[in-house]
Amino acid sequence: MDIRVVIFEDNKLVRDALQAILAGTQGYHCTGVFEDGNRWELDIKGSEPDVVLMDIEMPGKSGIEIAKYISEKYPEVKILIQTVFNDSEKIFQALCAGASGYILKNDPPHKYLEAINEVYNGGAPMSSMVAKKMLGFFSNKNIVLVSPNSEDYQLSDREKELLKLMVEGHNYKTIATKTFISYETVRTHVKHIYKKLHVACRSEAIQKAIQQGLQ
Amino acid sequence: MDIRVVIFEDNKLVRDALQAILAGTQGYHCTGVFEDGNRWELDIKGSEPDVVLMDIEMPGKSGIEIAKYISEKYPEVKILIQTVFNDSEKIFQALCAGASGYILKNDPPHKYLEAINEVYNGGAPMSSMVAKKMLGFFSNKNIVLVSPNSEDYQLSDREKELLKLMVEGHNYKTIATKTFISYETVRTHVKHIYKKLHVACRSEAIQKAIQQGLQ
DNA sequence: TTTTAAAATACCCCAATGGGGTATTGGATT
DNA sequence: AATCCAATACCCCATTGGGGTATTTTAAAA
Repeated sequence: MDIRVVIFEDNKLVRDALQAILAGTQGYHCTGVFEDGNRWELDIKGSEPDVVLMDIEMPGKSGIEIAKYISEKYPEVKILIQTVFNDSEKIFQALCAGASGYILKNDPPHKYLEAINEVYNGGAPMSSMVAKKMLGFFSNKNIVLVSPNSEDYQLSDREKELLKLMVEGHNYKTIATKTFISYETVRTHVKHIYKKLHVACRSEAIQKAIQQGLQ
Repeated sequence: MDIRVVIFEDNKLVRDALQAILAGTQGYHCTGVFEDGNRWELDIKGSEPDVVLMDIEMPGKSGIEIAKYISEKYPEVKILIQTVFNDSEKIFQALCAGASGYILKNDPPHKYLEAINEVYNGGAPMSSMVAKKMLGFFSNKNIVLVSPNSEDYQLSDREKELLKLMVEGHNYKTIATKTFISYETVRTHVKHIYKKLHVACRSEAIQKAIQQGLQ
């Protein structure tokens, strides 16, 4: 059975080259080629890939985002991210995108095929340069990870609105002015927000809001 | 020129085996074998390694700690961490320890030699299993916070003491009682702490203190 | 050695914040 | 009809944070 491969790649030359390689190799079957991820859900549904070859530098939605969406909605689909990895910051984001493997853009075709085969069989191919960059990014850094428990704090719309204003740095008085309610009402809402978020002060609430993406 | 290799490994059998392999292979020279990291600084100074082969499961100080110390004090020394990686939590710590590569304990000898050679030449060997575990640790975690900086906030001893009491949950009054100084003096110190830490409230200061390990 | 800088101590004022209440009103659910 | 909840609003008071000023001691620099 052939490995069904889908390509997301904005550069037409690279796209065509990859498609040609897959077409010319036994065991691989390219079921879709897309130049951006704007219709990713339709694209995935229509092409039913085993492996997605994802470029992370694309116009519009970045490949990292698309990879995240795909791995959340279709966890059985393996994602192989290809990148130039010159930006050290992107490494970290890419790591969190839920990809199964990473490959360098200037790796030779046979490396691509190997990597596709490896992720398909449950492996985690990672070219040596990627591993090196990754280690460099983490070395001696004392990083603190915050994984979002994705709790539902059941904030009302009004509470979310006020929390957003707090995140933006406004104090009670200006929030009151902006929302056309009294200072005391703002305080009442904030108290409720704190209780629901299980926090005891402004900055904790703000951090939780940002981490959970409650903005 | 031979690659100077130093071994940290608590298991005598493994230790001797590794030493024997290195002794029997051209291009490698084992300049030190140690069963724990208690005298790591002396050990490193005396053996002048190019590459350190570090076991992370050791009695006393863990290999992760030792790796951190070595990579901070002797950044030119490459560190190759060997592990069984059954504990998913350790992956992250190991990542931050500043190692140049990771190898599995049940990898065959020739893999060890390859990996040593690779780190010596600036590479980042990482066995496929390690890469897989690593990716699994990060995948779909939506990790947000990366606060390294390890800045030196230049807190005085007294300020560190008061910050610790704040971390422990005491308020100004009890801190004043505990330290035999006045309430107002506690407040003065706290103000200074906030300025030095670049924070605006208690909980931010506490978080920063914990993250930076200022306790 | 004098000067300067800092750390540690202490107090002032006042605004902002947090926690505890109570209360009314208007929808939504039961 | 009764009940619950969100949104509104006010009360009191303790705690916290930011802005000062000031003295003493100790350490470093000129």
